[in-house]
Amino acid sequence: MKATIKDVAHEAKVSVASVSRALNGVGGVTAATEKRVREAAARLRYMPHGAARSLITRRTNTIGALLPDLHGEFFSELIRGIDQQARLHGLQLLVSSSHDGLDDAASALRAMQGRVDGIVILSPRLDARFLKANLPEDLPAVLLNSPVTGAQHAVLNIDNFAGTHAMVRHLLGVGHRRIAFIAGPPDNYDAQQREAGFRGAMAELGHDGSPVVVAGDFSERAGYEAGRKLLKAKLRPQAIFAANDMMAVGCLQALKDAGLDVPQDIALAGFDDIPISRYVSPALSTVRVRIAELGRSAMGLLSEMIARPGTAVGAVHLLGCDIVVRDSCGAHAIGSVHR
Amino acid sequence: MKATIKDVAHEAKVSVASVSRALNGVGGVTAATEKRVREAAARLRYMPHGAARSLITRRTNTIGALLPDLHGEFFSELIRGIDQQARLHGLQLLVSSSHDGLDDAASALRAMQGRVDGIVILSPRLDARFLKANLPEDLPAVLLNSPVTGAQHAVLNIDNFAGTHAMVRHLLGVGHRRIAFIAGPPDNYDAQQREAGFRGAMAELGHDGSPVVVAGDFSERAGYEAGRKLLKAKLRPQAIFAANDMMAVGCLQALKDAGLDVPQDIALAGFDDIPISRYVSPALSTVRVRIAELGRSAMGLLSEMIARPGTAVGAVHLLGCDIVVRDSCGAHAIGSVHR
DNA sequence: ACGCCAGATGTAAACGTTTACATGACGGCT
DNA sequence: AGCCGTCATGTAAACGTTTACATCTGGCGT
Repeated sequence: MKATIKDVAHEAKVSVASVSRALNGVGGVTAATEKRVREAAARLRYMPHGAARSLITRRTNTIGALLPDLHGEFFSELIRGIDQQARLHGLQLLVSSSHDGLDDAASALRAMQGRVDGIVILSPRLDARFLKANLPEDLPAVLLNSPVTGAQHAVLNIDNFAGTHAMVRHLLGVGHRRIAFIAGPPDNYDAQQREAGFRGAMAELGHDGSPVVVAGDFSERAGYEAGRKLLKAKLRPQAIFAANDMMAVGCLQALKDAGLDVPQDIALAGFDDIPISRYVSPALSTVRVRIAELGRSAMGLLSEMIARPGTAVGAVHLLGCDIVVRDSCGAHAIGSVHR
Repeated sequence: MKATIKDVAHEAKVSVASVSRALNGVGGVTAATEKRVREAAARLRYMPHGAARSLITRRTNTIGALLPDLHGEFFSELIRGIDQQARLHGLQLLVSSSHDGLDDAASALRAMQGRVDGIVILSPRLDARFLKANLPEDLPAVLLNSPVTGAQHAVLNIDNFAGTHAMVRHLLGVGHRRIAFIAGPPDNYDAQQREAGFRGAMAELGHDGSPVVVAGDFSERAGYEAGRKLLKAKLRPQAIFAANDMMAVGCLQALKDAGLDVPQDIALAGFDDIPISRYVSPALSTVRVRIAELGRSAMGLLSEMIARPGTAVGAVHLLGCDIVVRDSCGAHAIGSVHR
């Protein structure tokens, strides 16, 4: 059996109250007794029972993270950012990932009840109705990349518009005119924004009123297929902008398989800046999303909400992103070398 | 204020005991009252308080994961595997990553006290003494890639010996004789095993009694430096085997920068099979470690220990790994093409 | 008609903490 | 000398559940 505070009290010959005071350093206790208590606790290997403590203090020092079935770098970077910031505030992290359906998410949410002080939700598929039904309204929550908007929760999104605009501007600046776009899954909020951003930028900056857009789903395979499809067009695009890096990588393979040289024959760009982008050849130009930063910011917002409940944070916050120019977009053919 | 079980009891006009029974489906309650209770609970948006529940049931349905400051794919795959299996058992996951020092780890461990039913620890630096001091002995624990061995906890390791042996055998089989090794950080258990495995395999299978081994630290940069160093030797190795993929990638760059062709002039192999390995050119031959599988197995072991406390699981379990042959080791120069 | 049994329901204790409040001791001030 | 304030310490209530046990109800067998 594990030692409880009572055992320590008995061992140190004081009351449980004094043990609590001594161990929590709240004062109101003699240096001598504090020492006695600490020694007794050490001797018994006493560790306070977290659940019991949170029950009475109504603080768990834990925040929850509700994530969809994510693979790879995005997931780990996000967790990393959240966890870093959480650690800074002395908070732990209760993760629930890989939930696909709404039921999954709902039950994960209930299971977190009473175990977390706040929650970070990344779920492009959850709508306002679901949240209203399953999220206790007094639980601080930060929504990531979510279309939901309401004063209820804070929302933190990637600035997809700024990113696509910057990349389109760059591609045009390098001299490409006919730019094609490979879109992401239609039900994904980021994908929607990136496509809209691309169309907007082309309408605004380009001379092409209705640019070519082919469908995709963020997968490498979809990128490959899209690449083949684009090559079959009568008027081959001068540049291809994929809605994420994975598709750009797939597309790159398609272009190579067709015997084309990138960026000589055709330019290519992606979005996300996953690590792989740096290692394909030619290295992929892309829009950098600082994912860990996204996690950190979310966590920062959340701890703010926890510290000062009732503060309105309903605004939608945007996390900027910048473009990183490597070899695949042809900029270096005319300029400096940059690795 | 959040609704408690008392509120539901009042709303449904029954006692708290009946509410508990109705909601937990343990029987001993009329269908009619169960319905009344469920409706009352739904009306009040009642969700049971996790901490209160675990306090009395002595079950948290949560397992902890204590991880070092890990980047990238390894981290996310591991969590993924653990979480998948945990979900299968209806368990949640309390993550504490990015802790560097021993103090960090110790305080993370205390914070988990009373919040988890078991724990998975990946920490090549923690020794038996630390564990004895900071881990409650009746808390089921699974150690990953740990040199610690004891009946106290289960240990699950990657079979680094089998992996290095297989790769050395393969390289020799392709015809390479002078094989050099880039080692990992000396204080890392996996690194130690891989180096020992390499030396053992060379002594056993090769004709070279004392093969060249240069130092490294698992980083891309260290791989680059090691590559340069190896090229300066009077007798250039025919193949280089890096203790992990990241160093292999760095080394590849060094070889390219020196104007060498891989695998024509020199062969290269890594260890881990991180996603990047497939995307560099030439694609990297490597030893595949099924990381998600590692997480799943650990979690499986753990839930076994939780379900049947007292069962001895002190044995060291090994997770096998197989080699994946791509272009960088020169096998394809003499055989079929394989992507 | 009586008692009994099964099953539904309620009462209250227990889990391990924190903390408001009561108690008691001691020292300094007038 | 008496009083009061300060401060260490103890007692007990509270947090929100689950569950052993007591109580009550109704139906059934004799």
